[in-house]
Amino acid sequence: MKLTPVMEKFVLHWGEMGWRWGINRSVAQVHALLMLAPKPLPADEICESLNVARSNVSNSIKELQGWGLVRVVHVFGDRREHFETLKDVWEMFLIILRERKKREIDPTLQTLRECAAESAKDKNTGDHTTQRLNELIEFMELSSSWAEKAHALSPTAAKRLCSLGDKVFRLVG
Amino acid sequence: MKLTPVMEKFVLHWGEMGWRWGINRSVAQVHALLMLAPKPLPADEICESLNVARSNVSNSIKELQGWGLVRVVHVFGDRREHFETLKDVWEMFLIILRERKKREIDPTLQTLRECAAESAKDKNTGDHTTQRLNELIEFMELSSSWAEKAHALSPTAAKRLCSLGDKVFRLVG
DNA sequence: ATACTATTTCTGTAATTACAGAAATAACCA
DNA sequence: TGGTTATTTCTGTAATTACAGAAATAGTAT
Repeated sequence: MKLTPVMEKFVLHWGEMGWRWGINRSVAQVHALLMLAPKPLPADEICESLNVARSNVSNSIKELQGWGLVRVVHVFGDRREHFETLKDVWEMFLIILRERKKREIDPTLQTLRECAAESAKDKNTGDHTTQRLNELIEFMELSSSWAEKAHALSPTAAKRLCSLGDKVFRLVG
Repeated sequence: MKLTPVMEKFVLHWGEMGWRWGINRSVAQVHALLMLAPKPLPADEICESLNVARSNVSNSIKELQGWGLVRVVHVFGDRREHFETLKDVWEMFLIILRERKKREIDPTLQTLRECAAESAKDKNTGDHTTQRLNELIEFMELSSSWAEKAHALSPTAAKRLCSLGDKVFRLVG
């Protein structure tokens, strides 16, 4: 499938943005392509569209599956696997939120707790350091609990909550 | 300054985490060190603590200043510049939020709008694609408006809002 | 089974990024 | 002014990452 200029533009931009958030460029590009595609695509069409090697697509897809963002679809009369991404942007957002919590926030919280515990004992580590670690723990715990609550929402509820912006901020403003 | 094992552990972990979010490892490590340090540090002490080259520290500091996370402090009887990071975790969080919005969300929104406009005209680009772009725009616009509102909060208000988790989620749950 | 196609894994290379050390510049002092 | 120290910028190299193509594996059909 030859990409239209619009699709190409989007794919490039999405690749760049993913990149800035620590996602491999090709991975993000494959994701972008699947978002725009009207139907599931087989790997070789992805290669062709993005001008990358077959192996690259294979690995990118695997990575996206690891995130839970892409799944396999089978098409009648075609032995090849076809791939699609989730249709709902909000659902994707919640999935990414959960994954990043699991991969980054949770381990950080654990490390911080270990550090704070050791730090409190260790005479060589100053009070200031211990205090700082505790502040970070408090922050991370709150983030974590938000992420958990958010993840319990349905995609539509998440959307509704975000649309309620003003009301939410009036709670403290 | 020789780091204690606890500090070392934290610095390494923070470097790793920053890395996963698209921040250079050294940059994140310098930031970590400054968070733990009880007082502003001159560049050469940072070199020594982290075992990196002077030039590396110089560039990392510049990067952190670009984010608005580090500032210069002058110390009596010392010609060298000393560096400190913000003390308030919440304030740092809000700053990072604002910066990432400016650097990533805003440009993405602009590109998406351009794509959607061209896509709507272009006969070669399918309706599905246009629709998908519009969904993304809607999502990004809501994210953007949340980020703006959040940024208008004081650090303490932000903290309060996060602590209010249950109340917030009850709005839709 | 064997031929054929799809898919993954492996391997080497290209490209990028990170970073140390050198050189250059700037700031300060006497 | 010249000497001294702090800081930045430049340059080459080391390390990492990205990725194409080859080889290997798995799956399907006849």
